[in-house]
Amino acid sequence: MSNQITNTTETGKFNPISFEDKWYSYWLQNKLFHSEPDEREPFTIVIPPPNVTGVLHMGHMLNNTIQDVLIRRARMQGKNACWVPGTDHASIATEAKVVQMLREKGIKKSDLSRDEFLSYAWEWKEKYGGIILEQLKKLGASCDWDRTRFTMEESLSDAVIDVFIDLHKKGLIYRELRMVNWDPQGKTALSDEEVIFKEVNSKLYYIKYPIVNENTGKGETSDGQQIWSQPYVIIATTRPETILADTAVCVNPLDERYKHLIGMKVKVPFINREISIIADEYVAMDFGTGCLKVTPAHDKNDYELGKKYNLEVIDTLTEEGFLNEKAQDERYIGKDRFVVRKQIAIDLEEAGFIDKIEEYKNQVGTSERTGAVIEPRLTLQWWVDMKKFLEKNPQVLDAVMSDEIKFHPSNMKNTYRHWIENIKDWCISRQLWWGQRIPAWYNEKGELVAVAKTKEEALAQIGSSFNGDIKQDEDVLDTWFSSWLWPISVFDGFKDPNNKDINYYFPTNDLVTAPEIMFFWVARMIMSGYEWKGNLPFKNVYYTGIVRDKQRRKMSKSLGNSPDPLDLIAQFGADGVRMGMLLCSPAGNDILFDESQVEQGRNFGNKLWNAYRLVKGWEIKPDADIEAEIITSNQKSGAWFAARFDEVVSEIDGKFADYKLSEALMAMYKLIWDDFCSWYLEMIKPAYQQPINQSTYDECINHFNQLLSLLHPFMPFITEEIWHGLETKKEGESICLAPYPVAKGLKNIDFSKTFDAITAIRNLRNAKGLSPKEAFKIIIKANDETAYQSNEFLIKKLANVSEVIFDKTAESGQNWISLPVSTDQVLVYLELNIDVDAEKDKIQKEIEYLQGFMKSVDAKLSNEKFVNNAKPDLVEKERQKKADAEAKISVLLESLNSLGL
RNA sequence: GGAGGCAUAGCUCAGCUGGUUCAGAGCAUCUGCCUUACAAGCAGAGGGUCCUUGGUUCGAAUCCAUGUGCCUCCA
Repeated sequence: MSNQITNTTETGKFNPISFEDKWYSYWLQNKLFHSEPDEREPFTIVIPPPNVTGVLHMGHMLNNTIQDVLIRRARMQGKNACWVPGTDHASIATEAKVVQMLREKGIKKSDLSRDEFLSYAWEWKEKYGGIILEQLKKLGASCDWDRTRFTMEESLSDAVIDVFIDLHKKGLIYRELRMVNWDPQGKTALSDEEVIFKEVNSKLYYIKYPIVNENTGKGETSDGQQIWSQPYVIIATTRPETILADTAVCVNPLDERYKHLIGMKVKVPFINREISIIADEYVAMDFGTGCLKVTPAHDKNDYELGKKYNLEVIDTLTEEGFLNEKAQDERYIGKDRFVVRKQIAIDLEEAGFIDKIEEYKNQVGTSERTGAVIEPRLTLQWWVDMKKFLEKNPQVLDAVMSDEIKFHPSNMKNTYRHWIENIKDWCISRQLWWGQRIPAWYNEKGELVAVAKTKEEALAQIGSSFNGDIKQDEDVLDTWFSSWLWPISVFDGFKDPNNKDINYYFPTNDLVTAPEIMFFWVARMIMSGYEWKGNLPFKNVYYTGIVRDKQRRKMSKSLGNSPDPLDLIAQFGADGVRMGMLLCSPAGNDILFDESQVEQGRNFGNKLWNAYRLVKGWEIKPDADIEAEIITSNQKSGAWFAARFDEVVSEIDGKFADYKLSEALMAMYKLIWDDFCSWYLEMIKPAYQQPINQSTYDECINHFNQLLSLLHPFMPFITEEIWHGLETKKEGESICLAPYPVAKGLKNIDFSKTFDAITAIRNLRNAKGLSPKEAFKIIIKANDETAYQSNEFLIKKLANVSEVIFDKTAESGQNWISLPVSTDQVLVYLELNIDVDAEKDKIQKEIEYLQGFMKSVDAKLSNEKFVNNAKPDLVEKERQKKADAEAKISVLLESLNSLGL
């Protein structure tokens, strides 16, 4: 690779776009991300498979950046890192898209056979599937692409079917007629987790139901108060179209207002069906009128009531959400439920059945995928018996609670436990075609006769005495029923349970995912891990936040507030985008995305780039040609940076151990920007047009390389580019495999006094508006001069000082201005008249502050209870504080004196 | 309605088991600087009643309680 700096514009700005694609191809060519089992320790991550037809959004960017950081770091640490990519067939979402595409072509799904439809779907998948994976490459994701899997490919589908059969055998799966969440647009059942509740403004209609026997329309309470005089009861509902399916009215048995009506009948408006008034404690007396209409076919709770009281179930809706003939009223049959809702309200009003209409806010369930309003519907579905499943696998909860599987942040454990402890059975059948078809077989009467992979196996199972025909279940399985097997199935752990891969890579290490799919996916993977591998599927779960815009709105297509990640990458470079996302994303916290963060990321790249330009621009001479004083100083500086670097490495290790990636990155940011660029490079930088000595240069390159290695997981592209630029590398070498820095436990080298003195002088220059070119003469007045003496050269260089005098007895005079540096003084000679009063003022203020501080410390120390109760070393520290403050005050007083007080 | 969480600088957050990490970081703002790697930069500065009110304690941003506001999940 070239050793030339080729990507710099005339102004010194770098252009990340120019090398990112180059390096990604290089990595692929050299198979750096490919993993095969070997003797090394494995480090495995399976990607949360994105929808096969999806496109990259900001959430993916965040999620995959984090995974890439973890996997790249592990790879550099010498582990056998394996990041398995893939996509999810996403039955509802994909089927909806294919149906839409066909509709645009003028083809109706209902006109196609199952096979015809599926061939269209596969065609669509081949064409658009995997776009998202290509996009991940732009981000720098170091997935092992040779291992790319798809949840509907043959081997994974087989696993799904086998698992279904296995669970059925174990008695953990059953088929039952139950109330489910029905998506009238997707025409399928949904699990509870796929229903999203949204608050909507709706209306509460108060409808009069005439009482059949009018004589009893009057009522009295036990103390003779008249409370009811109308010949009807009033019932409040938000869904007036469902009255056509009412089969009872229910009141609370304790409700004085209605006690006398229990057992009587009312008529449903328009259709005049006579229904009974029953009593059950379930009814809330304070909601609406306290009188509930019971519609067992269209409400979960009503269904339960219906079962309890043996009520008729009248389903008035078609699978598309239209009213059917059971609604009885010709005006409404064949119309959409929302159309009917409006119309029936008008009709009821005209007919005098409406008492009043109120504005009302309520929660309406909608389909996560199609957005359609969910209708509770009674259908035959397949279920996983979760209670039984968990009784069999108690580790599912225990492993998380005991941190065997660690959640980051840990407070997600509570949510997890709550869900597990209140778990409901999982509805796994979907009335769709795109997905794994349920391996259940029915005879001509529609009775379940076998659960088997193929028709032959099914027939064999039934036995030779059977001579009729059997048909396979029309439904497919919930997509999550394949996703929950993902960490096992990507390694063919079902097909071949003892293969090399599954034995090596499973259990995986980290899972990075969004908190909203904890139930859909994370919990269920834990279940499948214990059920089929008898082990946890991963050791750490990192929950990312939700990416929101600056106004805290969730980023979404419909709001149009989400930037296109690829545009961002094109504008700022992948490294900048990665850094921008990570800087503000502590685990579990939502990210308020703002383009300025990405800009900051890019600026950081620019900083690093310019450090590189600086170093590469130096002329190198042998040590013998350079003044010894410079070399000595450079050696000290190098040792200082080495120690500082070591300190940050161990700090970063700690942050990674806690999965605090944004803090690790911030530590790195400061190390590079402040310690390396602002201090170290300035310390060793030769004077204008002067050469640098060889040993210093070599050491600097070494430090630079170490920094690049440390940074590489976060910013893979620029680090690779510079790494190759610093020294010529062999073809095929890459920073991806460079050893990750390890903390050596070096002793900290304290330059703080030197730095403070330099900063104080720079400060003075700034305050007085003096040019940095003007060199000063200074006197250092310190009890312990060694800290300054050993760095005299540096002080001169970095603060532009012409002469340093060490004098313990010096006094500031007319032209000598005193700067306090910790407990010492730096006197700077200025060729200008000092505003003595202003200086005195400044010093006076400082003294006052310190005296106040002393007072508070004294108060503590003179408090017997403090001295007796506090830890001894703490008391000692307070004494030290006092001593320091005293010393500082005396220094300041001296300064005051010498100013002529 | 149930469960959990959060409230610290203009913004985003850190602050573990109370006391030198105790009022911090980054960004933003302001003031100087085109200083020979970098204006995508350099050198500085300002900025907070640690949400309210009580309590525990020698000592509270930190622990407890109350109120308020916000968020998430579940029904």
